[in-house]
Amino acid sequence: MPPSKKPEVSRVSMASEQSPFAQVGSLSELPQEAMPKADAASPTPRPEDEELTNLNWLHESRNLLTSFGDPVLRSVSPVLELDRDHGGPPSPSPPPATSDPPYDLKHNPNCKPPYSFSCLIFMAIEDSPSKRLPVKDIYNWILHHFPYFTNAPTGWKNSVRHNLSLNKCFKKVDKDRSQSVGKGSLWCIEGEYRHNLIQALKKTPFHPHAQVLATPPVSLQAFQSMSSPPLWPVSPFFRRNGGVLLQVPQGVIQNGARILSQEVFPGIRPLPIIPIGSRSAAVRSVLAGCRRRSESDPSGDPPLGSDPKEDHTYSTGNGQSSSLHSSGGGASREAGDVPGDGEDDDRCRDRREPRDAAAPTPDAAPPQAQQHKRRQHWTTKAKLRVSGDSLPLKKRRTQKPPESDDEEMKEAAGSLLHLAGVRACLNNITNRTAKGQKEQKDTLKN
DNA sequence: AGGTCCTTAAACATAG
DNA sequence: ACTATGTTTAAGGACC
Repeated sequence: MPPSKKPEVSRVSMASEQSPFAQVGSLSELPQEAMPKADAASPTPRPEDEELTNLNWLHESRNLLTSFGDPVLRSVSPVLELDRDHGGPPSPSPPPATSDPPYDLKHNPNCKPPYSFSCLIFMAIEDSPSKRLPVKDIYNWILHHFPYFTNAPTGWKNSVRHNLSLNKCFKKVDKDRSQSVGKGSLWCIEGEYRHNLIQALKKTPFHPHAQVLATPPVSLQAFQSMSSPPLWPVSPFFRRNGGVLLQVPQGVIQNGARILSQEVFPGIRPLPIIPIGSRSAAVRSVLAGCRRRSESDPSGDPPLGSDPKEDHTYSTGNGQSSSLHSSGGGASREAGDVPGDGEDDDRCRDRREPRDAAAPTPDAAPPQAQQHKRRQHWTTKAKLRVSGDSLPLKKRRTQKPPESDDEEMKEAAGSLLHLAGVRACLNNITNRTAKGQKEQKDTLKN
């Protein structure tokens, strides 16, 4: 494809001067161990690992959401559709964007968010009760929580879409028929990569709760006493579903919804606690089931990350980590983690190509002239992919069989995983507390 | 210096 | 026809 002519001027120093996201909170900073590989090649995570993961996630989600629940933020949020619908506070037009740091969400809500788009999208999706959002609602969430974007050039929406499309962490799920009003699909977090996103958030230097993250509360009480994150009852999707995911076995998801709305967040009723081991087993079982299904069921999404080498994200590794990553010899890095780079392409293929198009013909792609090594690589791979299919991309996508209950179940499993994590964490906290009390008693006795 | 990550812009296709 | 959504390519800056 001929390079699109672009006004050189429009791009000059763009990233450095306009981008609110320049390399802050980069997913590339993710430690290698933070990359879960839910494939056959990696051993089943030990309960302790899971525990740690869950703990992190719990704090993380809570903290990150908490940071956006700031009333100051709310009060300056633009008047959104959601607010209008629900009598949300009418908002004054936000002050003009100020030049950045110190990053202070609380006192300068209009400052540039230090989060990457990946993180923003992640937070938006995670903040929704059903853990999936249409693009429009992602926009809304971002606008709602980061007034900066109300005055930002509209390009950010493009970036959001670009991220959704390109980033492995995000998965498109078709709306079921009852919900298929309006365009587009719902976007959710690819379970395997949620961890990465959490880590990325954690790495954000300006994270308002960095201290909290550094010193997580040691007790359930302390944990629960933390300030309250915003729920998002105004989400149209949430409203549609009455706050509960529909189309899935009621007990499972309704319990899940209960956990989300009452357990992680304030005023939450505790759930029955189950041993971590059994939970892990259950989670693994669910995971395995999903994986099995997605591998064996040709109507389902192609398996994601079934090959460790393909199990990469838009942003799961920087130079260092990628070298750690490369266990498979010299070629491993060449399938880099950059957007559009080889592995990302693999991921694109994973996500977008139907199984019948899974055999792109390498020869079909003529080698590109070497301008940029990386771009050349990417372009070549992209051509491989495209050439392997006879259908236009969109057609290939839409040729997918209609979303089945299987897909719903997969999603439910994803929610379950998340919730299981929450539960395990609480379980752990409670156990620790109980254990500590018992030990204290014993000590006193002696 | 080169590689990588991320953002931004733009072109294009498709769906509603 | 128009707009929103989704995909892809390209380029530049920051960072390591």
